[in-house]
Amino acid sequence: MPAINKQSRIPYYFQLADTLRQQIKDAAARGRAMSVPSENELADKHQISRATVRHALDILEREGLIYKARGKGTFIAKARAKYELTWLVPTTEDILRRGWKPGTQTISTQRIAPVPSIATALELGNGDEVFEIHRLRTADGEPICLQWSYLPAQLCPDLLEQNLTASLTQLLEERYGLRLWTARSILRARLVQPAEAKLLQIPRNSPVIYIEQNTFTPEGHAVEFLKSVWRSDRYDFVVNLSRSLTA
Amino acid sequence: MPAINKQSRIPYYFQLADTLRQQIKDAAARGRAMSVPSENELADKHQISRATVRHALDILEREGLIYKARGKGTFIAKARAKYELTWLVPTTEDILRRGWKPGTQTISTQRIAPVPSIATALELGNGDEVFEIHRLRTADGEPICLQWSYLPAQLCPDLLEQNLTASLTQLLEERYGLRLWTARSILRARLVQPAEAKLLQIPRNSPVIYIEQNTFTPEGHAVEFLKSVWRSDRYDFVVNLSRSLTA
DNA sequence: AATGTCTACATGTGTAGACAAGCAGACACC
DNA sequence: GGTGTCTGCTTGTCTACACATGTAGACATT
Repeated sequence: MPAINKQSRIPYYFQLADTLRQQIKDAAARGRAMSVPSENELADKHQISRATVRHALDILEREGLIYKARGKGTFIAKARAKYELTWLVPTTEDILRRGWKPGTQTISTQRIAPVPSIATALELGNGDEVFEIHRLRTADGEPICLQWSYLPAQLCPDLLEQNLTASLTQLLEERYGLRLWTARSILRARLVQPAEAKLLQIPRNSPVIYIEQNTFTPEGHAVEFLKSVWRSDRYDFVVNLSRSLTA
Repeated sequence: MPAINKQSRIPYYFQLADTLRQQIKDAAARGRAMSVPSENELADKHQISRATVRHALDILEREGLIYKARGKGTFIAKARAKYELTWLVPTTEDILRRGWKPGTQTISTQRIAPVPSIATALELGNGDEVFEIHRLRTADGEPICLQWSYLPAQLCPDLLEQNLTASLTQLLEERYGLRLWTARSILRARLVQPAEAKLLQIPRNSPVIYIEQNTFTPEGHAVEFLKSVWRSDRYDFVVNLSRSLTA
């Protein structure tokens, strides 16, 4: 069974990466040890060039699934949380991955002139307005976090007429062509405020995680400014880190 | 002035990436707009093949410095905190990058039998012992965080006889050949404990960030388990996120 | 027993060239 | 004016090959 379909318009390197990814996943599920064939073996086996094989392996290495050792070969990294990477993950999807049922309750929406700090964060000029969307996110019915999203009104007209209880990320991409590509988050601990405590259904003076996040398109334009307050008794933040590849 | 030194044993693609990185940084500092020449131009100019140019540009793209548009060209991403990436950064280095003077105060060290959770995290068997290193880290003389490091005694004999006020990461790499390659952190907010508050010089009941971090070698072996408690009034956590490349 | 050398094989780096596919501007045509 | 089409640029994918460099084992030498 040739894993590479040469008729497909999907690039060979992508097909190969996908095939190997699946094999690694399956092997891990069965508890079997599986090694990665050498680059030449893979090239011979699938009748593609070694450069193409290396392209596929590059991708898997970046994902942390494999590692290479010069002179020795390519090996499967020990099974970790490899499939939960440090990528930009929409809240809805993140809750789903943790095996919970996501829910959303819209608390308020309005079109306003932004305060200076938010105008700066969104690179807006005088007179530009923003939508503020204040929502409560739940997992299995239990409150998880409060979010305040700020989006330039110009970029997404009619946003407030849309269904805001579904994934905002998906809505922005599909209706407005806004691809959320990179983000920069600042994170700190603080005490919950009384009004927040009530909505989150936690005691007063509970510690919470407070996050401010700027999100950008591939071209580097600011799309969203997001403030959020997270319960810390129910929700841990997991970060996977790696050494710089260029160091 | 040819940017590529063909006599050097440093790979061309690495030299080119470094040159471009510097040019982008300089241009940003001067507030100038600078575009990236086409791949063929770069290949001609430096007398190297297009494949090598692409290798260099790949690296810069992964770092978020540039982005490519098929049919149009390669462009510089808007200036962000591009140089503070989401990599695994040792505490000492992180404090330096923020422009502070790092300091370390060793509170206690001991060789102990680990509690089960730590033994599991470090993949230890019965009878294996660990070093516990409890330190207070400071920036510009002010307490920043408390750390408890746990390391398998087998991997780094004589560790407690070394100078522990310098960078532990550097010590592990240079003396014991242990390369800290990937890490998985779990992060939550909690209230500071009285003893911790005293050491950190913050009020009782202050919220703090609590982190547990597992660190691994490239082969996926556990090297270090680190618990830490961070002041949240002085230290923000910054995370840069990006979309998966394969999505 | 320790050391050096050779060999086979692995990944790392680099070349030259080919064709595909997306974009934008010029241009002719209706 | 509006619409296609052509052309020349860009990046994307892929091949076939060459040589460098690191690893490990077999083997001979000391």
